[in-house]
Amino acid sequence: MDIEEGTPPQRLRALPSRLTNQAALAANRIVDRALAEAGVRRYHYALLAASEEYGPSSQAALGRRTGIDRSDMVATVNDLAERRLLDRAPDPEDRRRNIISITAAGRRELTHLDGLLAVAQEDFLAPLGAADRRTLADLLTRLVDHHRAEQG
Amino acid sequence: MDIEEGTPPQRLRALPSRLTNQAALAANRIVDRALAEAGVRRYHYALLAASEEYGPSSQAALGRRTGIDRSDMVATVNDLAERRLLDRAPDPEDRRRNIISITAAGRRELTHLDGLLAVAQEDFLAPLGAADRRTLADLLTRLVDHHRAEQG
DNA sequence: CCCTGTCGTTGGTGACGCCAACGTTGGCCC
DNA sequence: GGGCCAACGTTGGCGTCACCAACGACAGGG
Repeated sequence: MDIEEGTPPQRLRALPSRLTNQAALAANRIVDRALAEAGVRRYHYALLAASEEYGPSSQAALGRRTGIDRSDMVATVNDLAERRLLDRAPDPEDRRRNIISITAAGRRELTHLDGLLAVAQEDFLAPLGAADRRTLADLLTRLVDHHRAEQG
Repeated sequence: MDIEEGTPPQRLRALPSRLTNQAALAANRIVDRALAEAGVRRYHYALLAASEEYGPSSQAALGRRTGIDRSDMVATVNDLAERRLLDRAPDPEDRRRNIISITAAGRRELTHLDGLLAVAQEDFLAPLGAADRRTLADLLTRLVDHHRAEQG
C-alpha cells in the first residue's frame, strides 16, 4: 500500500480534532458554495432561521440562539434588513432593544435556502448510509452539548 | 422539556454540516489553547509533524502533505526556522526548491507538543467511550477521504 | 530552443470567531 | 429619588485559517 503524495503524516491523521476540522472544512466548502448561489453567507442563513423559528426577538437574543457575537450581529442584520428579508424596529417597551422580525420575503428566501442546503447536506454525507448518518449526528451532538455545557 | 435560552433553531440543530462545524470549533478551541501554552499554532505543529515523518522535503511537498497553501507555508517555515526548529536550505539538485529539515530542537519540541495534544484530545473526546471514539474517527475518515478524492 | 510546469515568494481577500469600549437604558436596592 | 450594576446596540479592532493571482527563477520534455 503506497503512501500517496498528499497523505498527511500519521500524527495528523490520528488526531480526532483534525479529522473533525477537515470534515468541517469539507462541509463548509459545500455549504458556502450552495449559499453563494443565493448571494448569502452562513451567518445570514442562521439569522433568518432563528428569526423565523423564534419570532420577533432582540439582536442579543438571536445572537445567543445562533452563537453569533453581538458585534457581528449588527452587520448581519444590516445586510438582511437592507434586502428587506428582516425588519429592524426599536422596542417601545425597552428602548435598549431592537426587535428583529422576518418579513414575508424573508420567509420565501428561507424556504429557498432550505432547498439549497438539503442538497448540500446530501453532498456532504454522500458516502454514509442512513444509519451511519444517525450515528454521526448522535456522536457529534454529544460532543457539542458537552462542550456547550462545560463553558458556554 | 424547556427550550433553553441558548438553544439554536431546529433548522440549525438538524444540519449535519453545522454539527460538524460546531464540533470542530470546540476541538479547535481546546487544541489552540493547548498549543498556545507552547507559543505555537496549528500550522506550526502540522509542519513539524510532516517534517519529522517524511524527512527533508521541499516546501511544496510539505504543503501537499499538510494541506497548507504554498504561500502560507512560507510564513510558517519562517517562524519555525527563526526558532531553529526547522532548517531551510537551498536544494543543490534543483535550485527552485528549498529543503526543509527538522532540527534536534524541533524533534524535542514536537515530542512536547504531542504530549499537550494528547491531553487536548482527551478533553475534546471526554464524553465518548473508546468504541464511540473509534466509530467517530471511522465516520469522519470516510467523509474526509471521500471529499479529498472527489476534488483535491 | 521553446513551452510548459513547478517552485518560492509577495501581496491580497474573505469569513469566522472573538474582545474591549462606549453611551444608552432598565431594574434593583438602599 | 439616587446609585449601582447589568444588558443592549454599536463601533472598531484582532488573529487564524483558507484561499487566489501573479511574479521571476528554474527544470525538463518536445
